[in-house]
Amino acid sequence: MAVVASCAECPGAVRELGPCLLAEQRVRLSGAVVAHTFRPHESVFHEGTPALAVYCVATGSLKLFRRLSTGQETVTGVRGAGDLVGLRGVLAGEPYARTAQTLETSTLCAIPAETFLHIARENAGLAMRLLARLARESRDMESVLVERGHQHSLQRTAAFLLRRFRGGDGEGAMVDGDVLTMEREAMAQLVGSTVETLSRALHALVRAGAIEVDHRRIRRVNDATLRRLAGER
Amino acid sequence: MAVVASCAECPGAVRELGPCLLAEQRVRLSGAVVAHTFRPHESVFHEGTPALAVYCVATGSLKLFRRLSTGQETVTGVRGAGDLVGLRGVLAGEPYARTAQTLETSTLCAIPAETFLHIARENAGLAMRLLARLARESRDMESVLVERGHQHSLQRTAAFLLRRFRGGDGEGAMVDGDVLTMEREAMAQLVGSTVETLSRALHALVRAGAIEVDHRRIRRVNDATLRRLAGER
DNA sequence: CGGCCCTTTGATTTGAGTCAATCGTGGTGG
DNA sequence: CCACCACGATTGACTCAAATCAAAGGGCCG
Repeated sequence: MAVVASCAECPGAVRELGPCLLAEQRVRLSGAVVAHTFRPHESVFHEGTPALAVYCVATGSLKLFRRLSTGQETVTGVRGAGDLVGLRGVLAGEPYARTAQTLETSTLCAIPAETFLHIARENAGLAMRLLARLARESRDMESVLVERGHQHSLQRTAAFLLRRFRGGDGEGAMVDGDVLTMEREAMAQLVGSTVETLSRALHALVRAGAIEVDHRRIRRVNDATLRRLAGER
Repeated sequence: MAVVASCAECPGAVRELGPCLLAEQRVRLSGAVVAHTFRPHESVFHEGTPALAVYCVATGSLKLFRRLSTGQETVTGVRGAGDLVGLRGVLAGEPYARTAQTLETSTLCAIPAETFLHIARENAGLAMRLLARLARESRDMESVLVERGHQHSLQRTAAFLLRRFRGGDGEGAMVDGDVLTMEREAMAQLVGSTVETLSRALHALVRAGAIEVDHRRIRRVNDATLRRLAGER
């Protein structure tokens, strides 16, 4: 993991903010940003605490979740290198609604809320870009949560695997060619299920010939079958 | 229902766009906007169709939902007078993700996507305001959908009633003092359940002494009990 | 080699959806 | 004005997916 010298070199800043920033803003941003490396399963911020900063993911990945009164966690999003985290809280001017926790060792840059809002206000291009991004994130999250409510665990598991195998980029891939390696616990949370149910779903997918499972390594065998079981046609 | 002569008098435009608009923009908006009155249960737009306009609700209310492959509808939001509808689709530059359907007779003004985006781009204050609104809507929707996944129908029903009785404003209230009048079908959709299950939940709430039910009129009797059963403490 | 943790498998429970039948109301037409 | 009809609401019986509870396998590390 390389140390990020300035925002000019950070893949995250480049992807989201970079193309829109004026030279002067770029300098200001670099000056205000604080980089920090988190170990796996460390929290970046907790739901309910004031949204003081937007975080820009330089390397690694995190999950965003809510902890319910019953104690269980509901994952509502995953972010990887180049993504912004904590955006909603800062823009809404309200406390974070979710907790952000690293899935692996990750480096993030904290952009103070003040700085972030200032730059966005001065820069129409950036503001429009953020609007588009927020709109897209919102719709994606909605899709996932609606699916959870109405599709069976087998379908959801298949759909999850497809998403992972396809989108090799961001979102903390953990995909190597046709093999996905992942703890059952983490995977169950992302699918929105339990470890036991997930295990049975994977078994069913193996029986159907869609994948092969060897401990925590899952190999993609037959995409067409996977798609069919995921409900795509 | 009064005919809306111009955006200057429209409660919707005033609430969301008004405070930010320059005089020149206000004129331009009034010129581009098309008002139309929809009857109950009419669709304003369908999921999957290109997002050509943002709609501003002048009077009435609508529900936003997705239709699943199985044919059932999942309501993910409700909008009332003063709200904007179709914002996400236009901002994301993608087709609408949901279908918008009136719950009652409603008047909406269609703002062409072009016009809307132009005005937002020229007006930093408006853009920031939209960012805040989108962030808040996104978080609210997330709350509802997460609740649906992890709370029992009784809790959800109680929480729904509380929300309705409290927020007497927007969202197509249908609340008169302590009495809420609503068809079971519509209510079940908003709670994210079925008519039968909802009926049983209401019955349970009656037994608990939280409410009284007389046909489709529901009277609030004991808020504390309602809150307790909703999971608030 | 032994212990521990992750995973799998099995048995049981349960919440809610579905199907089906009844009830009550409100509206309509005779 | 009353009887009847139709539709929404309620209640009951049944089914089912998935959570939960419980126990047994299998690697991996000390």
